Parts: sequence; C-alpha cells; structure tokens
Amino acid sequence: MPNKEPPAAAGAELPDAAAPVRRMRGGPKGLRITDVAAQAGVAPITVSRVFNSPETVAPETLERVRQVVQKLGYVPNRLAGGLSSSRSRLIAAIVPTIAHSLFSETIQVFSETMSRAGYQVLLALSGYDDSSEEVLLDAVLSRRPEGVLLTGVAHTDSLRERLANVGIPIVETWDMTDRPIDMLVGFSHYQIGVAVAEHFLQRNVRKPGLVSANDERALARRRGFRERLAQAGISGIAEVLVAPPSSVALGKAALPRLIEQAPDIDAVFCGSDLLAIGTLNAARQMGLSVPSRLAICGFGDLEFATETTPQLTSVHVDGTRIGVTAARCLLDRLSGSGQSKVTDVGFEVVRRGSS
Amino acid sequence: MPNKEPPAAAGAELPDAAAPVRRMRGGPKGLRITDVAAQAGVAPITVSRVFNSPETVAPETLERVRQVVQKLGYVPNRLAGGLSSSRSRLIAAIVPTIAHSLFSETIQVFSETMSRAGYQVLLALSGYDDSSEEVLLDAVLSRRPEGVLLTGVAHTDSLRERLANVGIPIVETWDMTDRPIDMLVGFSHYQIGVAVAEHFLQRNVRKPGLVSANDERALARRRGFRERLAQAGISGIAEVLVAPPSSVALGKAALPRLIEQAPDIDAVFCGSDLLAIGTLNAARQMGLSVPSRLAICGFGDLEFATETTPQLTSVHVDGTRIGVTAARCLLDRLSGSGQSKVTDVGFEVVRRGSS
DNA sequence: CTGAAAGCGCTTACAG
DNA sequence: CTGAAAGCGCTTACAG
Repeated sequence: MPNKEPPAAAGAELPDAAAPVRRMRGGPKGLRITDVAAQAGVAPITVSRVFNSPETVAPETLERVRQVVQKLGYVPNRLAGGLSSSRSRLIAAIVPTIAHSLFSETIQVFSETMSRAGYQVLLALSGYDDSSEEVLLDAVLSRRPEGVLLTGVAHTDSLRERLANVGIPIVETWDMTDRPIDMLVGFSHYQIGVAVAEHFLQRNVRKPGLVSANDERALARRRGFRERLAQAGISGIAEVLVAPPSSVALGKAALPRLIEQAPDIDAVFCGSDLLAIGTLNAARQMGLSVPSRLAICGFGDLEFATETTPQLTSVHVDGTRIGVTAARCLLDRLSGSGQSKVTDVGFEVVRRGSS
Repeated sequence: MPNKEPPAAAGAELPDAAAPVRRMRGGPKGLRITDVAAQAGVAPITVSRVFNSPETVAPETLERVRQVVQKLGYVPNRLAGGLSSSRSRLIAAIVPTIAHSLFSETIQVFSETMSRAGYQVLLALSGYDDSSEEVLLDAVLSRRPEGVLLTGVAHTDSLRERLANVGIPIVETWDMTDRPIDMLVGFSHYQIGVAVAEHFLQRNVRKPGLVSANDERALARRRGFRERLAQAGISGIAEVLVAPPSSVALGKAALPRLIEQAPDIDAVFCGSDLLAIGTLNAARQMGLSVPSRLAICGFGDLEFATETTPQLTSVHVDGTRIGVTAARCLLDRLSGSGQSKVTDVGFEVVRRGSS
C-alpha cells in the first residue's frame, strides 16, 4: 500500500442533491502536494516552491514544509509537474545497443552529467534496424523530453525533419555530417577508414582485406579505407560483411572466408575490436603470425583490445569525452546560452604492437 | 516551431466581462488530442480510444482518426496520459554502471523485452556509492514507474522499506538473498566464491590470493572463497582490494602488491574479468607463466575474457537470461498474473585453458 | 514572501 | 460504439 490515509475529509460531507457527482477515480493513490500543504499549514503552491524555487520561500516556512515532506515521505509527481510546467526534466538517449558496446561509456558519463543537472535519461534502444525507428521516435516524443542524444546521425529524412521540428536541442554523436540536425559531437568514420589505409600503406601492406559489420558507420569506414587504397593503386579488396551487432565469433568465422577470396592477404581492417579479436584468434588457429604475416586493425574504445592483445592495432575513440561534451552541449542550450555547434573529437590509431 | 496552427478559435470570442480571466500559459505548445478530435469530427475520448483500446472503436472511425493523426503528426502526451490513468508505462532500471559492465547486456535485453510490451526504461545509474541512493530513489519514484529493476539487492533497510511500500513490482537481480523485497533473479556470489575455491583446491593450489573490488557483491564472493579455503586448512590469504569500478589497470597494479605479500602465490581469484586480464598482463611482464606458475580466475560474462585469453579461467553468468527473466517477472505481475518468486539462474566455472 | 484560481492534456466513470 | 463532465497532481500567472 503506497499510503495509509485517504485524503482528509473536512467533516461529514453529506451528498448534496444539487452538487455534481464527484467521480472517484481509483481511490487514494499516494500522497499529494495538498496533503503536505495541509499538514504544514501552507498553500500547495508554497510546497511546490519548496521543491522548485526554495530561495523564494521564507527560511522558517521552508524548514517546516521540509520536515512534513520528510515525515510523510512525500515524493512529488513529475508526471503532473511536467505536464503543468512543460518541463519534463527528461532527456532521451537513442542508442543502437548498449550491450558490449562502444556506446555504453558515452551513455554512462552522459547520464551522470545530466542527472547532476537535474535531468533523467530515458533509454531508447533502436537496434540496427531502421524499420521501427518511427515507432521508437513516437515512444520517445510521447514523453516530451527536453533534449535528445542520438548515437549516430539520423538516417532518414523523415526522422531528421521530425526531430528538427520538435524544437528541442538535439545532439548527434559518434559520427560526422555536413548537415547535422542541430548539434554534433563526433568524428568522421570515413576519415578513420582513410587513416587505417594510410597506416597499412606505411607498413607496406600489399594485399589488405576488410571485415566489417554492414551498419552505416562501419560502411563509411569501409568507404574511406577503399578509396584511400584505390588512390594508392590497390583495389579488388577482399572483404566479408557481417550483420551487426558484431562479435568475436563473427570475426573468427570471417577470416577463413577472407582467405578463400585472397590467400595472400597480409592485413585486415576489422570494423570493431570484437571482430578484430575474433580474427586474431582465427589467425592463431590457422598458424598465421600476427602482425608479421597478417596485420590486424580494430576499432573501438575498449581498453581490452589493445591491453590484452598487443599484436593488435586499433582505432581509439574517446567515448567518455563524447558523452561529457554532448551533455554540456544540451545543458548549455537548455539554460538558454549555447549555440548550435559541431565538435570533432577526433580519433587515434593506436599501435601497441608496432615494435 | 513544433506546430503551425494555434488551437482553432470557435468564431470571434469577445471577452465577456462576467467570465473569469483565461490565463495564457505559454501559448500553443503542440498538438493536443482535441486538435485531432476536431479535425476528425469526433470527441477527444474517441481519439484516446484509438490509441489505447482501438478494438472498441468502429473501423471507419478508427481509420478516419488515424489518418488525421498521421496527417497532423500528432504524438500523444504521456505525461498527461500517465497522470490521468496512473499508468506511466515507465519501468526504472537502477544500475551501478553500464560502462564496460556486466550489467549492460542485462539492461539491453531487459529494455528490449519491456519496450516490446509497451513500456519504456528510465535509466538510473547509482554508482557504487550508497550515499546518494535516497536522492536517486526520489528521482526515480517521482516518475511514478510501474516497476523497478535493481541490479543487486537493495542494501539499506530504509531503501528496502521505501521500495516495498510503493506497492509496485520490484525485481532484484545479479544477487541472491533470503529476504528479497519482492522478486529476484540472480545467483549467489557467496557460492561463486566457494566454487572458485573448490576449483583451485582440485588443481592443488597451495597459496591462493585474491584481487577484488570492495563492492558488496565482490565481497560476498570473497567471503565464500575464504571460508571454503579455510575449511581446507588454507588461511592467511594474500589479497588486494580495489575501489570499484574495477579495470584492467587496477588488476595490473594489484599483482605486484599481492606478490609482495606472498611471493610464493600460485593462484589468484580476481573479482572481475577486467581485473583478471590486468593481472594476466602483469604476470606476463613478470615472467610468470599462466596458468602453470600462476592460475588466474576471473568473473563476468564477457566473451572477451576467455576468447582472448585461453590461459584464464572465469566464472560465467548469463546476463541475457537475467534480463529476459526479470522482464518477464515484471510483465507477469503487471498483467495481474505472476507471483512473487525467486529464480536462481546459477553460474558456471569455465576453464578454457584447463588442458 | 504567500495564496486563490485556472489550466496543463489526457483518461475515468458514467450515460446513452 | 460514442460522448460530456470531472478529475489526475501539479505549476503558471497574477494579485496582494
């Protein structure tokens, strides 16, 4: 039972024939602001102020109300508060997935930062399937969030337009684009592909291959990779595309298929650290020494990958910085300062096993 | 601009001296159910039914309303809906952290399952610090969630009592207890400690050590580990406790300190796979072969750990199953069936490098 | 510094 | 199958 007492009845209220019927709507459901107000001997609006603008309340009143709140265990109803004030204090975070994910660190620090500022995070997992995106957006917008964090740029025009039209601050992250909906904190996946290609070229790779998930961002990395290699006269790159989410197992299975296509392959760019680790394991089993016979480059921000497997090169991205920066962008805009802006956080090709 | 048209005015409404002042509350803020109703030529309640009980609406009416909804781009306001119906359709997930975490997979599938059932997940990150727990709970309860997922059993009595008193279904996960608040899906950390001790004993370990975070669950594993070893006459176990969240770096730093305490140590139980990987790296650097000279056992559900490092033993827990089972428990209770119950999902000591 | 009235956008509980 | 009225628990916009 959430509460022990029904609303206090003011004496014996006999039904008045002329009065409209007072509908009962499910009985007593919990403490309301009026319960606190009555106990503290103030008006409901004063209780409201104790929570929302305590500096406008006389110290004695403040103390008295707070004691009643404490004693009763009153917790304000933000559904009501949000409806009334048009301030939901909710921020939606739309993420493909948080399991084993590059994004979990971003969401972690984003959530911490937002909650310190008095907002809560509604988690919306979009998966890698665009088909249900409209439904997801409906669900998200029905909560009337005051801001939205997107991992990745919004794909469809319809989605972009709807988000733009809500009129709340939007941050896109983990990607780069010429026409962000509003704000953006990320980096260019295409440029990562270019950087990895250049890294391979510097190491005199002759026959590079690719293992990648076929989600949009991974495909952008692939494009950069292929185009830079093409400039260097290398084309006809062997590749295996897998359905996201990528995993160690998928990487493991990919290498044999890659080698079938190109037996003399000498380097692989993997779309994620998970794929890279799987590929590495497969290489070990096939007796290919890494990196001398086969160089492997992953992508991610997991300390695991390079800590555990010094043979691996990886492209590292600062997920924490993305989360914090994205939160600050939103908070700036919510507090009225803050402009639309684009932040490129860059990336880094890490070669622990480069010796 | 969220919307283009102000609410339709019914002709020229001249201010009536006798009528009460109609306060403007910030102007037009978006489409309301009445806008849709007006366009479709029905009452607002009918539009409401189209969303909430379409089977009670005549097919033609349904179609007409839906077309107007589509055309206008109307999205219902669930703050209002939730307030009115006392059904927030929100489930709170209280988690210490999702970054690099064992919990992220649980939250992932939990969220997927709940959203398929029409609920959304409010993410509340509690950290490993109990001090702000009351504040966090206030924030959570202010959203009037219909259910709560907790990772770990609630610690303080005050918290347990408050959660129990809300009267909504609660699932505790990732742990075991004799007196759950309501429902529980988990396993015994103490028994894991016992199992790892037995595993070590079977391998004739003489001088085991421990590297653990000092959070409540890790300490329960430690207790099981120490008590089982004590039964076998092994005590005075060298140990290093680190502050959560654990990491590869902390594991790396821990081994030298452990060896300082006990130079002849021959096995280490690490509180997490991250610590285990760090310990493994340190062992490599110190020239200790694993597992022959030093056996290492971790804990987690990350396929990384054992896929990457076959030298490692690890205790595996099915985070996915926990998430799905927890979601089902809540959904059963929300639909009126479902009893309070405890599910032990167990665990498994995985020895890939056991040959 | 405090309060009475009205309204936020829905749904309940009836009634037809 | 559909609707008019009242209410959900807050906050806004005034007024004092």
